[in-house]
Amino acid sequence: MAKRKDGLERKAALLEAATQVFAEKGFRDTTIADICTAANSNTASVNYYFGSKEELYAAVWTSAFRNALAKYPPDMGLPADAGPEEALKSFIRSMLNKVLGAGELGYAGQILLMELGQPTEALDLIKRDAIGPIRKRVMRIIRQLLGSEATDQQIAFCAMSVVHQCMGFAFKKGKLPPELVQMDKAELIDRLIEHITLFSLAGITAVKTQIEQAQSGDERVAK
Amino acid sequence: MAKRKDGLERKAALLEAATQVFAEKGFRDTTIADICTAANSNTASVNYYFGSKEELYAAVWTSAFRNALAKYPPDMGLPADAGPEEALKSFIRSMLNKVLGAGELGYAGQILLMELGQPTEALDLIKRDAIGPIRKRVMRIIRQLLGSEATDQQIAFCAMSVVHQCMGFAFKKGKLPPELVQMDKAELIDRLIEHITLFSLAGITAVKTQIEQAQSGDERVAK
Amino acid sequence: MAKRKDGLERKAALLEAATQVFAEKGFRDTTIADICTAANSNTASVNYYFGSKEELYAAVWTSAFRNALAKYPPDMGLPADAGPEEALKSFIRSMLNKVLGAGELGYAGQILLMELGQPTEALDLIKRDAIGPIRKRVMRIIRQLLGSEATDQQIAFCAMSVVHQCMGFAFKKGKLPPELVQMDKAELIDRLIEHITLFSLAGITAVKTQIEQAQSGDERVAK
Amino acid sequence: MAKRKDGLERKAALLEAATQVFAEKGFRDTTIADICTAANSNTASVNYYFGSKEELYAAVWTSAFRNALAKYPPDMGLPADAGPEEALKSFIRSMLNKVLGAGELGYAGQILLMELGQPTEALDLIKRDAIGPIRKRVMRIIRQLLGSEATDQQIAFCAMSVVHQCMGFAFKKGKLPPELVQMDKAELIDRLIEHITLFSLAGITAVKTQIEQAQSGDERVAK
DNA sequence: AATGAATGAGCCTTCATTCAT
DNA sequence: GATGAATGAAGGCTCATTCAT
Repeated sequence: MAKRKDGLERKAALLEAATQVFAEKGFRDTTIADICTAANSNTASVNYYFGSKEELYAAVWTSAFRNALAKYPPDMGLPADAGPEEALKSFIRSMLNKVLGAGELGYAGQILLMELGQPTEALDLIKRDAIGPIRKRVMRIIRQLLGSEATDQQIAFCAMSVVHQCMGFAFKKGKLPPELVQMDKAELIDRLIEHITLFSLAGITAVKTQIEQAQSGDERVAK
Repeated sequence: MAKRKDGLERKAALLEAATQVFAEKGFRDTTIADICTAANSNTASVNYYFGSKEELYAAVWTSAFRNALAKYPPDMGLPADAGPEEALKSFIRSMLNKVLGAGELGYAGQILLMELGQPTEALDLIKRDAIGPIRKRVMRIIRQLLGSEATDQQIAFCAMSVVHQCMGFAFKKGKLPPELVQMDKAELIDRLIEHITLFSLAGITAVKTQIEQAQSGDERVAK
Repeated sequence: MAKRKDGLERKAALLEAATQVFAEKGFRDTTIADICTAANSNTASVNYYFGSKEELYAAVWTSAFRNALAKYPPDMGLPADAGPEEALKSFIRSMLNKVLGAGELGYAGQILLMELGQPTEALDLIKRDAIGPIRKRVMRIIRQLLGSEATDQQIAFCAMSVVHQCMGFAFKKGKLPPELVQMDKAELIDRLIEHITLFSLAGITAVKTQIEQAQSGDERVAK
Repeated sequence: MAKRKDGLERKAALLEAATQVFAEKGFRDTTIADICTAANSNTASVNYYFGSKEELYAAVWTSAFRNALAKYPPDMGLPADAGPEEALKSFIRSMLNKVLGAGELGYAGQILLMELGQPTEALDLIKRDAIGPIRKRVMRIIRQLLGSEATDQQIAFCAMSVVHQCMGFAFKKGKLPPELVQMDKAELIDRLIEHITLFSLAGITAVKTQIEQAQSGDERVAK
């Protein structure tokens, strides 16, 4: 369409098209021709702008993740003095929006999921950088909730319980179970936030109780 | 029972080799040559015995899932008169073993995960058939735990919380977080069963409490 | 044409076609399609039989050189008790035939010449192996002719004079100067053998004389 | 004489860069991007200034040869009354310098050699024009040395012996045989001039003697 | 029945060239 | 006049599949 702009427009169009196509078909099943057709460009343009199919993929991933993070930060709308319960809810809100969120950002979830199944060597670094801070945040929140007596393993288990509940929704839209398909997506996300927060806080509390019981048991034994 | 290398034995060898290679590299990155080499067979054998690469993939998936189901049925070691709490624990044990379990059956988890990311059209039917009964079972268990007042959506949400906690572990070994990598896998599974059961029962109870409160609130309003 | 033989026939046909086309157009300007068309084969066959274009090139080179060496060994028709003059003539005959010789073997010369201009990395070893023995032989013959007082450098210079006289003829047929184009090739080769032998023996003798004079001068000085 | 970077200067820079790169990598392996990068120019400049890659190549060849001819003319430093022996030595000096000479002019030899291996149709004319005078000169010198009884073919053979001895050295530096690599290039050229002159004069004399003997034999037969 | 030989379709990439500015 | 942007054409290579035996 637009021609001779300054090269950035074409590049952006390719990136957007690639994000969609990669999310739909995955890395291997996507051909450069697919992307270029979708972007109304020619088959040489991907290599011209990005160097190679792999580098385009890396660019897509980086961009998708950064966009998602910018739009749905883990402390989304969280007051500074909020307690860990509120922080957890914010975290869950952020994750669910990343995974199920509207528009192009929703692709991040799909791409992430695909990467889990068929990791692309070149992206390990990117993922580590992107996932690291998120992981740290949830660990810290849960540590606050569990108390100082919790072991790293117990924290890790709880973190997984929370994260997996959210990540598991990184499905294609059409694949939701029959009870949920007919819901509006925004409403679905809101309800899921409430559910997962309730469910998880209860779970974490149960783990905390177990820790305390074990400890008081130990103390009694120690006497 | 004849022990000569007849057609069926070849076919089985191909199926086994394909299961491994597909689980390692995914559908696209696996070549027929890879599989045939691993099975000490010739390049034409896949098409000869299975018709095509895709049909072989379907066969692998079916077989892997059926094997996993046979080895780790959802009511694994469950007494007939057990309560829903016991049933839930059995269900969790079954899922975790499918996903993280030892030997060839562990492949089911990897393949399943890959399928989530890049669903193969032809396999939708197989998965629906395989997943249907499992889904029904967990729904029934949770309905028992939540009580008759729970809506389908509430049950579905809780089911997801449980299932996703298990499915999320369908990672490659090397990708586990640092807190867990050094654990023996059998021990890891055992601990996870305990954790997820504890966590989920607490969560489900919280949901049940909420339902009851809402209901008593309604009643009060009705007065 | 011939199909389903045993794979070797096709391979040989490709090798022959490749020898011609590479000799005509050089490595870079030759496309796999060119070769396959010339061999009545399909574009995938080169990779099927040889692995890559480069490996085919290496095979062509090896084969061409081995054939030339087998057909025109450096001691072609040389009696055991022949003197170094006869040996030199045999050597020259062998080189000229390799470079200008009839049939497919003549390609060796062209390919060699092209390699001189645009060396292909992968072939260095092959060339070293092939050229080494030839070089040793001519050095030995010339050492005999020059006498024991000759330095390595003097021998190397004379060897170059002989070899370059022969190698220089590695032209395309149509490129011979007007005085020689109309000659029958076999006769041309015969005459060139006589000429280069006469010319070179005289040159070598002159170098020898120079060495002797220098030496006697040295002796006189020493007195 | 204006010093601003106008069109001609750009063009000259491209020509110089192209001469180097073509000499290093040959026509096919050189990309227009290579040349433009080396000349600090843009990718369109080659086509803009020279029309096409091929035309640039022709320009490079013409320029390189003309430069070499200007710097090392065949009668380099030759007194007007010099005999044919001196003339031959000058000719050899000129050729060796063209082929092995220092600086950019040495490229002529490499390019020439590459052209021998992979002649470019479009350049045939240029080469014929450039080579014609040189060829005439060496033929005339040798005719003087051989005497009036020599046939054109005998002269052509001797000319080839001389020219090929020089042209054969058109190798890359790193490819010289072990006896010569350690020498300083200027010294190597000087020694080669002496060697080839000595060697060739002796060879030519031998041919002359043969002619005279054959003639006296003929005369005797005629009696 | 079973297999090695052979192939056609398609993919990623390169690059000389053209175009709009 | 001069240049960065953009592209069409083609090349090497892979691989699932077919074919002759």
